[in-house]
Amino acid sequence: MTVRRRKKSKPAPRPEPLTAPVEDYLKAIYAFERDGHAAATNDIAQRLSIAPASVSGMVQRLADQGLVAYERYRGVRLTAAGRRAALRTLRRHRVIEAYLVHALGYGWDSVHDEAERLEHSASDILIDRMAAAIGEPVTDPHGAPIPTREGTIDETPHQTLADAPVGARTRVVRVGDEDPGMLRYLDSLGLRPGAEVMLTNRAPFDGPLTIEVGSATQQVGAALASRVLVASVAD
Amino acid sequence: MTVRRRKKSKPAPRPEPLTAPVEDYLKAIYAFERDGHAAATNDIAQRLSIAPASVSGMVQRLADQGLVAYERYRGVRLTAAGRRAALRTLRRHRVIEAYLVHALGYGWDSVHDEAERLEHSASDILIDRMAAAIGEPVTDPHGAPIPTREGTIDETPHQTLADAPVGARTRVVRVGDEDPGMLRYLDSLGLRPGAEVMLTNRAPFDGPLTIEVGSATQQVGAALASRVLVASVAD
DNA sequence: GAGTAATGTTAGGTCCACCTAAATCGTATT
DNA sequence: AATACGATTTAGGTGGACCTAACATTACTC
Repeated sequence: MTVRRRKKSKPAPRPEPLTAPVEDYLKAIYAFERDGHAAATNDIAQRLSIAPASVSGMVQRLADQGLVAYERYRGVRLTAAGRRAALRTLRRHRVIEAYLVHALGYGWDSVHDEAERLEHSASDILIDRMAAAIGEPVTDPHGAPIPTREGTIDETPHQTLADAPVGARTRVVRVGDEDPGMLRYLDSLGLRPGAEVMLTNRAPFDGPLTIEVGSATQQVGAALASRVLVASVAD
Repeated sequence: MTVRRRKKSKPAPRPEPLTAPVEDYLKAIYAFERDGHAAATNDIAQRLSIAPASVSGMVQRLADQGLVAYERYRGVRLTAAGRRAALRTLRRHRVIEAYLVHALGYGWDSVHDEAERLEHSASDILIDRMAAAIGEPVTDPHGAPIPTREGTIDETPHQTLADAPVGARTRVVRVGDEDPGMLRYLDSLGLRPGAEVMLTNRAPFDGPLTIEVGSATQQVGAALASRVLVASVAD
C-alpha cells in the first residue's frame, strides 16, 4: 500500500547529504552537459584529476543513488535529482565567492579554491545569509550566474571574445574562474565583467587578437580570448 | 649529514593538512587534558559518539603521526605538535562562531554546528580576515577564549556558578557551547557572558540554587549552574 | 590476593574513494 | 570485414575511518 500524500505536505524527499566527492562529480558533469554533450568518463577524470577507472566506479554509485543516468560506454547524464544537487552546490560555490570578495576583501583571483572547499560544508542557511548580506547578487565575481534558492539558473549562452565580430562593441559578461594567474592578467588588461571591449583585428592563422578596452589597445592570444564571454552592447 | 639550519629560516615543518576526524580527535583530547587528566579512550569515544574500539585504532595513527603520546591502557596526551594543531582548530572554530554572530546575525545557540563543519575547510587566511572584520575578538560568543594566530591561549581556570561562594558578586565569563536548548534557556535567564550574577542560596542535597541576575531572582539546578563559569567581581 | 566490573585492545569486517594493470568495447580506417 | 587505436570498464588493491564481537588488562572490592 502506497502512502497517500496530501496536497503539498510531501514528507520532504530527504535530500540526504552528499559527500564532497559526489558533489564535485555532479558539478563537473553539469558543466559538460551545459556545453551540449553528455559527460564522458575521460572528461570527468581529467577535470577532477583522477584516474578514468575511478570515474567508472564512482559513476556507478551515482547511478545507484539516482543522481545520474548511466549507460556503459555511453557517458553519463544528470537526472533531475542530480541536476538539483549540482545547482545547489554551484549556488553555494558562487555565493561564497561573491561573499568573500564583497564582504571580506578577497581578490577575484583567490576565491575559487577557498570556495571549492567551503561549498561542501556550508549550510543552506549560511549561504542564504551570505547572499542577503551582500544584496542577493545575481552573479559571482567572475560573472557566472548564481542559481537561485529554488534551483533555477540563467543559462543564456554567450559568445566568446574570440568569436566576436570585428568592430562590434561588446561588454564582458563573464570570464573563466579557475586560473588565478589568468585572472590577474585579465584584471591588468581591464577585462572584468561589465567592461566594454571591442575586437578590432583578428590576425590570421590563429594569431593574436587586437582589442580595445576602454581607450587602451591590447593584443591577446585566442586561447585567452576564448575564456572571456561577451554580449553585444545594444546602444 | 643533517641540514644546517639558519637562524629562523627553518624550512617550515610542513604541517601537512590533517583530516577532519583527526582534528576532531585532537580537539577532544585537548579538552580533556585542559581539565587535568590524560584523555581516556572511553572519554574520547563518548565525546565523539564513536565506538571505543575505533578510538583505539585512530589513536594509534595519531601516535604514528607524532600528534599524541600513547601508552596502551594509559590514555593519550598531546605532543607539542598535537597541541599546536588542536589550538589551530580551536581558533578556527571560535573565530567562525564569533563571525557568524557578529557579522551574519546568527544566534549564539545555532553557531556551534555550523562552525563544527566549517572549521575543517576554512583556510588560515579566511579565519584571519574574519577575525579582523569583527575587530579581533578575544572570546567566542559563549565566552571561550580564542587562541591567537601564534597558538597561545588564555587558560585561566574559572569557578563554576555552582561552586561560587554564597553571597559573592560574580560575573559570567563563559558558558557551555554545545547544547542549543541550554543556550536558549541561559539566554532567557540573562546568563550571558558579562552578566553579573550572585549565588544567594544553595539548597541542600544538591537542590536548586537561587541566583540573582541583575535584579531578578531565579532558581536553577546544579547541573545547569556547573556549565556556567564565573569570576568574582572585584569592586 | 582472588574475582569481578570497568575499561581498553585486537581481530575481522564494511564502506568510500581512490589507485594500477589488464581486459574489453566501439569505431574509424583501410 | 579486419584491425588497430582510443576510450572505457573490470579486477584487484590501498588507506582512512568507522563498526561489532571477542579477548585482555587494570582497578576495585571483599
